[in-house]
Amino acid sequence: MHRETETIAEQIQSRMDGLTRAERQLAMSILQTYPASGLGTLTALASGAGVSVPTVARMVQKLGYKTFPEFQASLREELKASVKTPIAKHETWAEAAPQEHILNRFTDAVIENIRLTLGQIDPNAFDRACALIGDVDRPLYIVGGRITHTLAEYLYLHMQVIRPNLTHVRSTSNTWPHDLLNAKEGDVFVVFDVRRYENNTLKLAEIAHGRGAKIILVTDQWRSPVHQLADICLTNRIVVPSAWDSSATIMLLIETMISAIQTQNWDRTKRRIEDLEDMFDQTKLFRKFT
Amino acid sequence: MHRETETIAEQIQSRMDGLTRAERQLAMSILQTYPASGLGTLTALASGAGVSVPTVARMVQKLGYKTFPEFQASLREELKASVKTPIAKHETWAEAAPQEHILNRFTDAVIENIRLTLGQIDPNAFDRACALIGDVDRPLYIVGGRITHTLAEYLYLHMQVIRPNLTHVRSTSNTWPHDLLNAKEGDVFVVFDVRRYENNTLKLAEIAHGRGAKIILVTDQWRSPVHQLADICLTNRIVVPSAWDSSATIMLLIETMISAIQTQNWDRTKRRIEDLEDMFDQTKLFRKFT
DNA sequence: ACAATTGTGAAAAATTTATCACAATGCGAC
DNA sequence: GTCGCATTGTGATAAATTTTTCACAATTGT
Repeated sequence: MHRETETIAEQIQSRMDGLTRAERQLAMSILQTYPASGLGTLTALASGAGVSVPTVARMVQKLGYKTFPEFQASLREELKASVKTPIAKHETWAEAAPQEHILNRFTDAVIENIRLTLGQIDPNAFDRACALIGDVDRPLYIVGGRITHTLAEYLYLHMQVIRPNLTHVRSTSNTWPHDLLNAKEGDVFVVFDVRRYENNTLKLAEIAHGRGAKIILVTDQWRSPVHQLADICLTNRIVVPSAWDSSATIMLLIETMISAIQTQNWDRTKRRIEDLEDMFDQTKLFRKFT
Repeated sequence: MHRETETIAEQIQSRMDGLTRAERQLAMSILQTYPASGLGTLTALASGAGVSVPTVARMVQKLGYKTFPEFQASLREELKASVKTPIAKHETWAEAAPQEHILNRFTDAVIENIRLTLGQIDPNAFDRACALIGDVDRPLYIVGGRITHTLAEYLYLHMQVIRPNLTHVRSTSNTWPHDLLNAKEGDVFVVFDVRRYENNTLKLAEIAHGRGAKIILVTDQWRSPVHQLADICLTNRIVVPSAWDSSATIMLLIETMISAIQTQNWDRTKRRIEDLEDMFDQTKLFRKFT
């Protein structure tokens, strides 16, 4: 029994950065339906991942296994170790609608995205990101692109209540260089960039990086080129039955971060919320309870 | 040979009585560490169960599989399906983090919100809403408030690709009356209003309603006062362990609508996407490939 | 244009599977 | 006890499949 604590999935994930394109493709495929996909034949795994047979063979050896069957044996050991209970049936989400209704199909996809995203996120990276974003001594810049600026703004609006000294930058606006005038070493940039990755966002990140700022990147599974500059990279699954990608998982991640940061700095946050309420009362922006 | 409902384990158990000594021994061994033990080699399974190779081969055929690999393939399919059942199996979402970590607690809450929201949504109302929003003959107004304008804009940006003749209105801007100058009977308003409900949004909805426009309201479980004016009301669960409410469910709903509408009008949408791609190419806004 | 990566097609090696005839075993009936 | 019968194991072997490894071509990124 070689590996006491680390599962093969974790082992693959931790090596993900050092992998090349085809290897990463293969890794993704293995993790996608783990561990079932790894328990078929080598050939099936290769074609399922869309890579060649030698690529699989090479990868398996890179992972430290002498042969593919040996690799499979490890997978089976892991599977054996996990105490398995009978499988509950899949439930329909909108029970009033048939399984094939888009409401159910789309929700299925999003839940699956959430599962995969959370499954591969590093809690330490997440915690570090929250600590950086919640650090009032570091000016905060939140950057989004053509679509993602809506997500960026969502984060911005909430962070605005939690802490001072932050800026919402739209990389699609040609005025963003002005926003970076004061950016300096140690500042924190939260950058949203999902496909199709935007040139402006990359350039902005390069400048920020050049000035020594910390970059936290929120991207998709194919990872924006910004990730090479990023200190922390949070990747999301975004594939759904639609012509566009889904931001629901990213929204979940953003809100979880807000929740975590607000808890870190609860005293200050609470005071600021109270002040805000007072001002709202005076402006009569909201209705009094109904 | 596909069994829709019965797992192989159940199938074996139901046959247990009619089995002979060696077969029962084998069956027990398979069920003992199911399904891992069945995914090794035939020989290993035989010796692990303490029976001979031909016994295993005979048994597999008795179960209705032509070959042993075929039997294994079925086991793998089952395994694959069990991993895809997220609710049942996953006690924790981010397995690398403890159950009490905010990543897991928050995700639990959001999944529960999704379940409740989808459970009470009326698919017909949803379909009618999609039909109205996708109807190009009806000018479309998308309205959001202080926070929700980010969601409104997200919907707006995607609808913009699908159809012409739409407007994004921010009820917090004091210029919104200008946007309503042309609003007339039969126009469609999608109004986002979650607590705390905003006076401006209500006033805006009242004016739109007074002019005979259709109002589709996206709100929370306590329902914005706008619901009295709304033709269709889509309510979401939004409670999470945070000082703020969650928009993740609303995001899911929006994206599902986009997907449904895009499918309704696929021909036109496809053309518009292609045109858009051309223009992007010319402006070099996005990176080529990867 | 170069270097690194990846794919192709093939063939050899290794393993696994399927099946055979026959021997051994167990078990109930007489 | 032993006969008859069904079940199971043995050991061997052929067939089928899978794995491993080539050399070289194609592709990709720099």
